[in-house]
Amino acid sequence: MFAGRKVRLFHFLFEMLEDPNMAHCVSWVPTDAGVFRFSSTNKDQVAALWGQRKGNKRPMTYQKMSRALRNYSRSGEIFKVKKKLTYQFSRDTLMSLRKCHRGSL
DNA sequence: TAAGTTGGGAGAACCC
DNA sequence: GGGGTTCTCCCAACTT
Repeated sequence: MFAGRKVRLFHFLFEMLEDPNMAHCVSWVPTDAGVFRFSSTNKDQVAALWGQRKGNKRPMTYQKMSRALRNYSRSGEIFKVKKKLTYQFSRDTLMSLRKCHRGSL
């Protein structure tokens, strides 16, 4: 899935969310559609994986990854939820991600 | 107080 | 090479 070169951060995050093996790092919030939350202890693992995916020289951290996440708030793709380590995909972003995800299966 | 989390600005990398 | 977009990095403030 998303096996291209120009993988964007929210593509990668969606992959993590759809992977049951990554549920201990990041998972959907069952009570809110499109809302997901990072594990307080494993959030850096997700970031490290993202850094590897991009082939970064320096190790990625949650701090830096959340900075990129904040950029999505400006473009309206992902919004920050007023809870710790919690973000929300916009309806539109979620729809295109799901379409892309199903199409790549 | 310390640790963890969030936010801003500037610069680098990539694509047209 | 220029312009626009996305991502990375460092620093400071806020919350628990």
